[in-house]
Amino acid sequence: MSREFKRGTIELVLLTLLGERERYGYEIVAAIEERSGGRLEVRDGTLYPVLYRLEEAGFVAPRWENPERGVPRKYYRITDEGKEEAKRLTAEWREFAAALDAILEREGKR
Amino acid sequence: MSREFKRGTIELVLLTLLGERERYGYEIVAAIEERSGGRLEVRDGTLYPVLYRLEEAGFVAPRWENPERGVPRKYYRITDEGKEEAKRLTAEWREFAAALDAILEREGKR
DNA sequence: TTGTAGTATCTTGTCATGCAAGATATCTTG
DNA sequence: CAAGATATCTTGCATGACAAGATACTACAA
Repeated sequence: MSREFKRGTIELVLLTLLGERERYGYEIVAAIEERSGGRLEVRDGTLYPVLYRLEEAGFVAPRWENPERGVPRKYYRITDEGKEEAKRLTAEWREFAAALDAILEREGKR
Repeated sequence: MSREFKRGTIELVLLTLLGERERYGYEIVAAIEERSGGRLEVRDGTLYPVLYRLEEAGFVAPRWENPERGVPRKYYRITDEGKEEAKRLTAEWREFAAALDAILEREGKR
């Protein structure tokens, strides 16, 4: 899978997944792979910086959880601004995909 | 339109357009904008380097045309390898879009 | 009790690529 | 002749995904 296609879509994916419920980083990596049927992979080294960007932009908010047993987890929840952004990005993505399809279209019709 | 979405798709667009018929750079810029309904824009400063990459990879081949009147144009035609690559990239794109849709899906159902 | 594997977060450096900005040259039109 | 359109090309920059590795704790087996 060409890695370049992913550009800019990871934020959209994260906001979508966090829009459903609170999640922590390691969990998100697995969720992406599972939900995409293994077609989409995001490394954790990629994920965390994206989460920091989203946090800095005010789209998500973190919360540490220190369980009695197990490694501490940093849970992220989406903010209201994050929900707005998710909507905006989703619309933008769909428009882009439609625009690209309009170009590939004739190829598909052959 | 988030510029990042375009990443990696320009080669696919070029190979698709050149797969239809021979075209020159300046013409391609206009074709992309027209075919996408103005939703997709590619600058010529972006286009030419992509064409060189495709040429170097053997996916397209250039031909200069010096008309009696008018600025010289460099026409590109697609090669057999280019057609293969176009098919490959198209399939990859569709798979990627499907994978992303699988993640956005629930959002869309709401 | 040691070592190995799993869970979980984080950082650094690198690479690819789209873009802005500008250069160049020719043709057309007023 | 000037201005704008046509057409190609180059340089430098910013962004972001990734590889690779560091850290640290837990769990389990030998």
